[in-house]
Amino acid sequence: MKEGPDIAQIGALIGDPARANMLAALTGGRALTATELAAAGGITLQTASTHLSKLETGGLLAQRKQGRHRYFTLADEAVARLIESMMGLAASRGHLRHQPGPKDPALRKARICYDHLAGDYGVRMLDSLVASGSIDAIGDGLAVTPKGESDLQSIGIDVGSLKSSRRPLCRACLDWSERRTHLAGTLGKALLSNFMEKGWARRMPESRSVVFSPEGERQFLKLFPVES
Amino acid sequence: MKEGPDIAQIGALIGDPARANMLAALTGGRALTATELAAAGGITLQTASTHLSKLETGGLLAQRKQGRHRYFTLADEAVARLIESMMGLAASRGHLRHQPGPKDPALRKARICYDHLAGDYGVRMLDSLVASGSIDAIGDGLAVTPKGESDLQSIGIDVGSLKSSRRPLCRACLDWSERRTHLAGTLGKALLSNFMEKGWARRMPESRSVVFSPEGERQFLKLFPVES
DNA sequence: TTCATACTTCGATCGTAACCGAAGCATTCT
DNA sequence: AGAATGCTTCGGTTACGATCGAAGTATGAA
Repeated sequence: MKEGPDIAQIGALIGDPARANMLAALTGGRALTATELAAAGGITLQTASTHLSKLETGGLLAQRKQGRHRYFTLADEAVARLIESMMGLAASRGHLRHQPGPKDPALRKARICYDHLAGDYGVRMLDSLVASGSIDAIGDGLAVTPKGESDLQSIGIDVGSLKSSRRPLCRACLDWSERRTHLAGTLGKALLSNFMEKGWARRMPESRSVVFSPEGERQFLKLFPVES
Repeated sequence: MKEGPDIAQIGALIGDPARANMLAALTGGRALTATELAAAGGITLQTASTHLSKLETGGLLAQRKQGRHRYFTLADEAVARLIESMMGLAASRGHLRHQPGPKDPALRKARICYDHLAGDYGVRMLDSLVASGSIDAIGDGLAVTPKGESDLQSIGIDVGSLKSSRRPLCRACLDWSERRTHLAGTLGKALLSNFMEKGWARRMPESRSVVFSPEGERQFLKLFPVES
């Protein structure tokens, strides 16, 4: 009767509110310490410790000891994608953790999703890359064109070197606020890093949101125009 | 602090073993009654009833009353995809419900995934369609080529009429037993229906497995060859 | 060495939810 | 009408796990 993999274990791990909040915090892509995660989950350090060890033995988290700190991250991109897709489903079923507050708009505009740009700006960027012929899209599949390769080179991204990674170059990631896809994978990561190196954008501490400088925003919008 | 959709609710719904088993059973695509689902979950009818109402108010299930029966299905394809992707993650982390038993081989060979063919045969079919140039694949994105459209027409599938559906024509679905993708979407559904109409294959009752007749198997393997 | 910080383990409490027996509706069959 | 089937609701039990205080370990700083 019982056959196949055990969904319930993973579901139960994500099903606890404290753990879910910790996982959501880690979707920000940054490695966080047990103490920070305890705060994110709204629980004491002891409780967080037991939760974290459960998540780790369950294969959802990876940890890295550094001095007397212990840094946790999501185990890999597959976990991040699962979390984001659950967020998408939850949003579409109206399961919200709280009513849209004042901090929400910034988050909807631009935020980190694991290691790449999400939100309105993330979706806009992918749309623009596809419209300009830099990326080929078939459904949810994405691939860089020769034109895209040279365009990206000119803004300081070497696509060739990114290809050597075992992780896929392009990946479509569903955006829960926009309900459309944005660009993930090593290219998505490289683009965001590029913006931050140029000083166009920076991360807000303690949050997933990404803010653009006035000049950075101007450049970004010029680089990724949308017809309409 | 708390922002975005509530993953924990969905996680908790899937996190109970009885509910997880019922959801996995519904991944078979067939509408099942409360009594059947109780058996699938290994619980009594009363308990199943409360579980089912929770799943329904949580937006994971849809129900349809018919006479004195109440038929349940997964709410939509998004839920089915979530379940399958959790199975993939669970399998990759080694969370198995039981050791591979004697009934497993048939299931690994060919089974139903929501409404299309999965397992070894499902993966083989997509590989072959891509190799023959009937389907273009970029990463996880799939699209039918003009050649594919005429090839499919010749075996009795009208791609044009399938396109009118709101649901995507082609969709890559991760296969948890093969760890590769197979073909979902309306085309995946149409192909499986086609095989069953021709008498090549039929579903086993009370199971997700699909068995081919000797003749059907011969035809299938001839239609979808693999180079090796 | 001593103190402080970061985290884990132990032990006990407490709440929730899964569970089933029994009774209650609703629908269909005879 | 009465009987049977399919499912839901109620009530009470039980068990599991989330929680935190307190004590224990490890790393680094003074």
